[in-house]
Amino acid sequence: MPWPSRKRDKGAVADKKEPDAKIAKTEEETSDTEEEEKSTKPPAGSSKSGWKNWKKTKESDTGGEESKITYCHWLLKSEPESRLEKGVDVKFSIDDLKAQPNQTTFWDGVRNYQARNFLRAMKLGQQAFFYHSNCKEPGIVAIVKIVKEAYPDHTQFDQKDPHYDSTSRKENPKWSMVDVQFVRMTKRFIPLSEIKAHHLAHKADGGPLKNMMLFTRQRLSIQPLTQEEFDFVLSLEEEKPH
DNA sequence: GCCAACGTTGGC
DNA sequence: GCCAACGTTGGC
Repeated sequence: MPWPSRKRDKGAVADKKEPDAKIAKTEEETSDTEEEEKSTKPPAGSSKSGWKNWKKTKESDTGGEESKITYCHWLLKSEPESRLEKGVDVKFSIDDLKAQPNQTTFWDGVRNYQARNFLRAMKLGQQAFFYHSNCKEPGIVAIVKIVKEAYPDHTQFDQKDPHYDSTSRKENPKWSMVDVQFVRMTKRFIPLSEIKAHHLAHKADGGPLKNMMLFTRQRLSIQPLTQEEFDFVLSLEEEKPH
């Protein structure tokens, strides 16, 4: 099964009122039980204890310790250039997001368990980087925020959708999505190459990007960032391009 | 367009 | 439950 990490240009969220107030109302999502084990499995090559620590931290909300990493920001990959998947164009650029009603979209089509679990961990109001992937100039272009927490991704039941999942039941949907809203463009485009250079330097000197998932989980389309990672990347927008 | 990385599938 | 084959992601 594919895990098309990306968004497609179908994501306008029907909504009539003020940007935040209405959408922000979060539906309680029935937590499924079956997939949970599978999905919380650490990815190959990662330290199990590290993963468990992460989980624990998320739940207990105790902070601060070195081994306990809390993620409160995110990075969302989306493809800004046209590409057909089962005959459907999966392009969804930041301009496409800005063109949606309320500049808001649902983030459908995620079909990878780890990415899905990150989606489900997202909290209202949290900020995320909007990242352009699989394109000429990969990198961060904007900041978005979560305006609706995880709820079932309806495209899993749509046979015509490229991300249709015949194994998912309506009574117990496998896949989730969130709603995200445009906040602002970053002050400048922050290219992958530049973030990567910092990541490499930080691996040597222990800087904030040493464990950034963009490089340690390179194919993951929904990624968490620590506060430190988020702040550092954001500080790059003030600098001259390299 | 190439291909490395890596998640998933299925044979055994 | 191992692991080879396969399919997808996504940088370059």
